[in-house]
Amino acid sequence: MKRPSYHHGDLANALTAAATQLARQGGPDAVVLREAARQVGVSATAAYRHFTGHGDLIHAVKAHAADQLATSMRTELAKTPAERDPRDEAMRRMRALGLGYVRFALAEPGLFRTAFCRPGSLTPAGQSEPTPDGLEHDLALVPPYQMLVESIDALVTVGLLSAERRPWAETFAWASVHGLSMLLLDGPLRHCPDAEREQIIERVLAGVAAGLISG
Amino acid sequence: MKRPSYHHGDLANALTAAATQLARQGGPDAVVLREAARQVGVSATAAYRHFTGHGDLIHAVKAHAADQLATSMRTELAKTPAERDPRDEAMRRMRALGLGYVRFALAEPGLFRTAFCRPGSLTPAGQSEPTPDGLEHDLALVPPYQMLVESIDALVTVGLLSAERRPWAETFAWASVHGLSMLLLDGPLRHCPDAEREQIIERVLAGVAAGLISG
DNA sequence: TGTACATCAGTGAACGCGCGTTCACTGATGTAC
DNA sequence: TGTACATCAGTGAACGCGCGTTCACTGATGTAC
Repeated sequence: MKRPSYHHGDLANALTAAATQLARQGGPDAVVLREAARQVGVSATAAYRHFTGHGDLIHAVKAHAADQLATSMRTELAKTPAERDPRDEAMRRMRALGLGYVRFALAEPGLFRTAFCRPGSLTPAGQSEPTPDGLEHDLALVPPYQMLVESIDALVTVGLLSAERRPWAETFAWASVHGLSMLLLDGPLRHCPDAEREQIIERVLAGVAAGLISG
Repeated sequence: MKRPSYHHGDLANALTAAATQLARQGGPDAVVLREAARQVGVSATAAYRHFTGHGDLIHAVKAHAADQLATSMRTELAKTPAERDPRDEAMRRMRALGLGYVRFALAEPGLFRTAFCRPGSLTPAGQSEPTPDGLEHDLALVPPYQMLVESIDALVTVGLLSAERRPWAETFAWASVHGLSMLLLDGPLRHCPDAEREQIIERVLAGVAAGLISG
């Protein structure tokens, strides 16, 4: 349990890892700076050498969580073989991304909730976020989003989605799959039997697909 | 500021109203038993004559919030005249319900977040919920849900939705609109300009409609 | 190769905060006779 | 119409909790000469 040296060597990463583990087990509220330091075996104050404060730490966790979400989406993509027909392939990709998203939410609810927890809702004072420019630096969510955008672009390329209906199509897809995840995790569907849950996921993914390519 | 009598007369309702106001302004985390009592002008202990504890109070607030959500949906429904054609009318209703849902989320973010906050995530110990039977008593959400179900039934009646595609159609619609609300409120779309936001809402509602009736 | 010194990365005690809840209590109300 | 008494609906002090953050500090590291 004793560190070899007075200096840790990689404290920033160690704290982020510990905080991520806390988020995994207990969601955003469980990301507690003091506890992360405790688990790493370091005084709470030491964290302030590497993070400006609690908000900074949780931001690192969010980035980690978003990364893992993207990984889950890529994994689902790799689970099924590419289709011959470009249209089938484009649909297969859409479906896989959505499935990877929901699967991640179900497999890692704590991380999922943390990735999407309201910025500033956890600040100690409970006051408004002191974000300097008011801009979102949840840009960690860019990788998953980028995958979705490319996937929708492909729908246009293969002729399944008209240019006219292209605008905000990603947002529609994202909203549906995100909402599904929330309802399954914290909403009225949270104690749904597994079999029903699978049916629901199928139905929503089918609805998104139909909503995208029809009109 | 002084009560006319030692007894309050309607403390339960007064506390619920104060707590709801707290939720309106600050979301679920702002629902603080002591603060509600303070605002009513009563000791914190008095609340325990009418609620078993903090969880009970927040449950009352959730019920209130769900009621107002249903009201918002009904209001939107009443905003446009009924259509002659039964199919148009069924679609009009679907759209109005979705719009009422999103509008409520945007107009009352604190109440909306409270209505859907995870049960047990606010318990003092931060531990698992001691819900006796494990069942959801968020059945307060039944009114909005019931309206949606009837609206989808109408789609079947007028022949816009096949019986085959009927199962879980409500869930698809709900998930999409709920996810949209979350993304607009706390997600990456939260600082979206008004004009874009309106376009997004239109696009999602159109996507849901298309996803429901096509296939 | 040795040494003075700046800098870096930790420590530990302390502060203030406000919460939910419990306790023993007391003032007000209503009811039986 | 009065009165004894049970019950109800409040009070106020206290407890324990654990957090984020600050402070003055000290041990370790590395660099210039």
